[in-house]
Amino acid sequence: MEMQKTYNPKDFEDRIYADWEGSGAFRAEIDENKVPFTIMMPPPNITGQLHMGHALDATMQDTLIRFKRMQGYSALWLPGCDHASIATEVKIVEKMKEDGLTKADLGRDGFLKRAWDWKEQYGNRIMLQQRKMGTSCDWSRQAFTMDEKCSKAVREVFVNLYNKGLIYQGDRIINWCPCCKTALSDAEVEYAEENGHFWHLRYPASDGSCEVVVATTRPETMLGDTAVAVHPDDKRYKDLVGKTLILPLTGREIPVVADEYVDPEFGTGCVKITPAHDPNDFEVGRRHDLPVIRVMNDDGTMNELAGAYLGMDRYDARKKLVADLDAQGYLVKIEAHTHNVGHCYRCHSTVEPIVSKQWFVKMEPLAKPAIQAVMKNKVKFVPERFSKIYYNWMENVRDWCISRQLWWGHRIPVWYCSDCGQVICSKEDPTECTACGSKAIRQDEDVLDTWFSSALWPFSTLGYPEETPDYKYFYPTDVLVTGYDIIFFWVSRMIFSGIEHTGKVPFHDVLIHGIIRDEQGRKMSKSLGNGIDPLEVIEKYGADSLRLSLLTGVAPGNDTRYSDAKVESCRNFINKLWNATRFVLMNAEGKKIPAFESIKLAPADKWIISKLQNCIREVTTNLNKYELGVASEIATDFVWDNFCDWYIELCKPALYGEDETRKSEVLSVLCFVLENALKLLHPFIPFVTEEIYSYLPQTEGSIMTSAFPRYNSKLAYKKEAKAFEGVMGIIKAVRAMKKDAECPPSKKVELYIVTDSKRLIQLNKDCIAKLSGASTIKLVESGSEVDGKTVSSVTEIAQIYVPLGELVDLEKEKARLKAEIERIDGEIARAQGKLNNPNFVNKAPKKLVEDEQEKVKKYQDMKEKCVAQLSEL
RNA sequence: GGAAGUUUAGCUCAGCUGGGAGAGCAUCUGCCUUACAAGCAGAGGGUCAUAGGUUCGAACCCUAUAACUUCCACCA
Repeated sequence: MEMQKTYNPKDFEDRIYADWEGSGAFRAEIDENKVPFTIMMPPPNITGQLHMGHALDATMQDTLIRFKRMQGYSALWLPGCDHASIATEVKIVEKMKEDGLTKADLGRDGFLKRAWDWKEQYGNRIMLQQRKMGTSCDWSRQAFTMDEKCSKAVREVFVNLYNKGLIYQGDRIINWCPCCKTALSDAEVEYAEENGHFWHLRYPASDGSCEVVVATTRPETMLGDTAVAVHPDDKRYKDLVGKTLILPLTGREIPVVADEYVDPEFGTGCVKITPAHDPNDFEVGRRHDLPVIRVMNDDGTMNELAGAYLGMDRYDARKKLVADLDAQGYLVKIEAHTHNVGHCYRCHSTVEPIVSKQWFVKMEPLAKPAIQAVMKNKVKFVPERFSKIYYNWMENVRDWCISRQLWWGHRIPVWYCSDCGQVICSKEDPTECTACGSKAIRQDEDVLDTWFSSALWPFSTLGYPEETPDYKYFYPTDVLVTGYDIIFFWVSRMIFSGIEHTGKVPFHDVLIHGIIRDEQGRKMSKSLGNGIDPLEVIEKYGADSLRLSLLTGVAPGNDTRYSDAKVESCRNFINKLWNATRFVLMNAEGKKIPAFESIKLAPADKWIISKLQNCIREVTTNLNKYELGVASEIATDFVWDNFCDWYIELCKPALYGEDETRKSEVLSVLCFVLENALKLLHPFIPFVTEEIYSYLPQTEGSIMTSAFPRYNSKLAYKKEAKAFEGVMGIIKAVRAMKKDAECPPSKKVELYIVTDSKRLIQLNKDCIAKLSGASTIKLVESGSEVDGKTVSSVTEIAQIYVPLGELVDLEKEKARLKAEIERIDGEIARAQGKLNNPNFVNKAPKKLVEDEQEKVKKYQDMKEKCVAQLSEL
């Protein structure tokens, strides 16, 4: 089959993916003769479509899993989606609004039906997008956080935690989103600086003896004040403690209490205490046994305890209330004040800290072993610095609010008996009260935080709590690949959940990557409209180019910028690879190619094979270290620089020559190196390497299931490669000389070479001539044997003279030689300087000292030759 | 208020456990050399943020400083 002149990914990417999938090669088999290697795909939310972050995530994981699969591991990459409780529900409600519908109109069942339809539609879309990226995941094991398997694990875990007393229900201050009308966990609140106000209010003493001034950023909450607190050591207010104040507008009497929480330096040193609407006040209230008066409804309007403000929105109430306070003389002043305000991470409304009855996970007993696991290296963060961020969070974590007042999600497996009040927490749906046998039981209305189920992902997807073959073979998983933005939400919760429920850490390594920014370094976001759709990039450049561009030159954990230029240069590389293959195939056509193992190798062959071995070793070690960017760079550099720009050119004299044996040997090496290079590149650019692989005469089957190249020390040829670089040095020198003399590259010149490496030059005469544009090469004993005006140059292994007649400019020649001598002098001075330092000679490694000594010798030799050449002029 | 990161060529970034500063893009010069102009050859360009320190030797380790970015935190 004829290859097209240029690389055109559209011709084959879809076909190849279909072939892979059809072949069943993505499926991981339980094979006791193999070592398992497992990656759990961070399940994308079913809310939307793939963005660049997913593309990066997928590329990194796919690269690793393909590498391991080729190395002979039983490689499982398990895909799936997350139901994304609140995020999805918000989207569905928005969509319903367009149709003029509300949740209440549909009822719980009707709403859930819509949600499942949504899941079907968007879940499928995501899977199509992942296929476009080339993801080699095991679709047969695909999971969904709300499927039967995962739901069963959720039940199991909830009930176990409940029975251990690690899940409890209670009235606590939680973050309430009045828009989504649900509680949120601490992690789900995003704080942003806002310009607000400080309202200073006057609260008179009941006995009329005095008054205090308190300040607040949320004046409407004063309706729920149940005390004013001062610091116990604050002399100013010593007499006030124990007295009561009249709460303005309400006339309610509230006590003055003394509490350490108050900072006497801040403001007036008096704090209004609103236990129902502030976490600190709640704690103060508990210490002093204060009543909790909640004045706000779930939707952010004021309730009946707000008196005259009943039914008003919180901000309208605020305005009216401030006006009223002012009118009655209670408002002292208003100060400008910037402060941190919490917002819902899904709908961005301002959250209200509010007292509410919710379910919580007790974190302290879970956090401790999770911290230990990282400290003892059972889980390693890559890069390591992220473990600090993890510790910082884990050590200060508060109890986790897991109930959500939503419908889309895992319903809390708790039932209440209407007759006896019994609370039943059960893995199976109960039909009657376990205490009184009454049939009048009803399930808790709430669902669980979406991260409650995600936290179980590494094992729920494998069948936990059943000891399934999958679970036994593939768990614990090996590496988790994800962005630093969800370390708290997800990574830490998986770690403590894994330890608690399976007794094992869920993965050994956590490979953290950064986010993809736009060309100007801004975060990609919907509001800025600067997001880039991976599918559009794939459409334009192909999936391989996108993949390579996302990996190359990126260090783990660092953010990276997307740019078309980068993708384009990766596309260019692939085109280069494509054409190199075309070159090899054109020359190989119709020829018998001997097995690589059976042929005699020329110096250039040994050089490229040596470079290949080096490349194999470097790519492998860097992939094992998760240095994907370094690994891809090494592989692409090898192909472009060593293989294409040098070796292929070096092969041309033989390929265009008469010696059929040599011709077939060269082809054998070309095919061998190309095949290995393709395999090294396959994890990064799977499509094109698969396509090209199929064209190679000596290959069969899929490259995906072929063996990853292994370093072979017998093929390292270190000495030979080093020697051959002397030949390359001559070629480079001649090219530079011609350029310098403004001799057109196409003009053939005569080379006269003085060298000790006569045999090496003889062996590579044709190559030198071809690559440097020479007609003849003559070995001479000295430059004086060369007639006419010449340009000359000194390399590490030779002195070169090129008679260029009229093109030779003597003055320029002299200047060039002088400059060269100056450069060499610099080198000698540098090396000699080191060697003159006794501390260096005594303390530095021997090898290093020897190297420097050798360099001095080499440069002195070169200098002598330059000086001689200069005097010849 | 705590913590982390970044600072290297005009731009975007690599530089792994300290041992002669790299790539891509851009720029300049010359080439359509029959695999590739999505290319080839040659070249220029850096006080590795600043100031100290450790070391025979520092882009790399330590201490300060500056600028930018991000995360966390209960200041009413």
